[in-house]
Amino acid sequence: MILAIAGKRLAAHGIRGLNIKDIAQDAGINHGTLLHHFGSAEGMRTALLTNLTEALIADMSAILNSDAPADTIFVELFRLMSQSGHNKLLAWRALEDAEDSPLTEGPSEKLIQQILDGVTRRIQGRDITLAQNIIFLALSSAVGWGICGPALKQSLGMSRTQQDQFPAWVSEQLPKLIQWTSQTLLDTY
Amino acid sequence: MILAIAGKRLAAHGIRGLNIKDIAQDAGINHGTLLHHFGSAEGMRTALLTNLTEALIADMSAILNSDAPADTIFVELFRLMSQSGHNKLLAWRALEDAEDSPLTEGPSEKLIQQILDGVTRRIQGRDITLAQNIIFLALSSAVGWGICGPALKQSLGMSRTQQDQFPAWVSEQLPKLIQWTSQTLLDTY
DNA sequence: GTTATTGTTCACAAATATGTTAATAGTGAA
DNA sequence: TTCACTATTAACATATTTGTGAACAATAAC
Repeated sequence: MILAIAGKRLAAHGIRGLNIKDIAQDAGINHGTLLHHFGSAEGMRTALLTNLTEALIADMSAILNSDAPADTIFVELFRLMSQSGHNKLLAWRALEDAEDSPLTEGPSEKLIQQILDGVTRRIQGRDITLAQNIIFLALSSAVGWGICGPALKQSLGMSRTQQDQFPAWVSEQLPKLIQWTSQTLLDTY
Repeated sequence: MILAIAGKRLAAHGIRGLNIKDIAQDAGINHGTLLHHFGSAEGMRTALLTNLTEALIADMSAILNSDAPADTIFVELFRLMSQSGHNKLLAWRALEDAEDSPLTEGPSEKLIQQILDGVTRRIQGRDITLAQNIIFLALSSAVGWGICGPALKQSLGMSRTQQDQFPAWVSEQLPKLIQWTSQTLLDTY
């Protein structure tokens, strides 16, 4: 409950919104209570960080485990990353985390492996490296889209609707990319 | 000089590193001097924001105006975005800026238009929308790569060298994408 | 009902960040 | 030189954030 409010404050006011006084006020409780729960202001922030990260992983899981057609999955991923909660989380992690730590250890690893297998199976020759590159392209693009998509749209002079259609365009192109490359792979061998 | 030190503090310690006391200490001056120059702590931060943004635009201009072969340009863009100063800036902007403002008004607009023209010319049918999508894909991916590339690499189980080669792979694929799509466009019309 | 545990508030304290002022030193122009 | 202006410092003042401890209430276990 408190973390949900903190998350909204992060999305609305950035890191400066993450002080215990304001969060407690939004939650209608005394800031001492908040300290009692999380030990310290910093403890509250790390709790929020893991909480938001788990939420992101959960949302990604829901998309990837759904039985939606493959080409809508990319669209969903882009939509997911453009949600204020998630892209602010990624920006926050990028700013604060000095280390190159993976999002989480544990359940998400299995999830990623699962996607990797799925994509690899679709590639002639089952080129894992190619699959990794494709996924990397999709995810990094989705992240970049979420973080500075609107600004880029402005700079490129793209209309609102064109920006909205970009995810769909990407999800059309990526499978073609796989096929295209796999054909050249067949030529090579 | 002061802003350069502030920029290093942003890259090293995140937003919490951007307080006038620590910055002044790093610069070897009194924090009153810093206030005298920038008017306020907030004034210093906005000065840093525009300064870093201009640096980013300048670096992009240098790459795009160089006479390097077209396929190395994407690689350079990715390398640029992975530099600590630039990706932290983008994360900062994403966190603090509520508005969907373009990076800058002014010189960069002409720059982007220039790229757009260049790419459009290479497309059969001169499909501007397609060019915009391609550029959007390249830039958003570069941004995402800069912001959480290492974390994604970990999660995908990619080797260090494979991650390093990803930009080169992208710059191979994107032109193919143009050609591929332009052929279907010819079929359509 | 008593007890222990937990959650909560309040008043205050400590720490940190920001801003102010007066004094001083340099710098260039008249 | 003298004057005006700018840069700089140090000490102080204010504001904001975080943390502490005692007191009190609620709750569940015994």
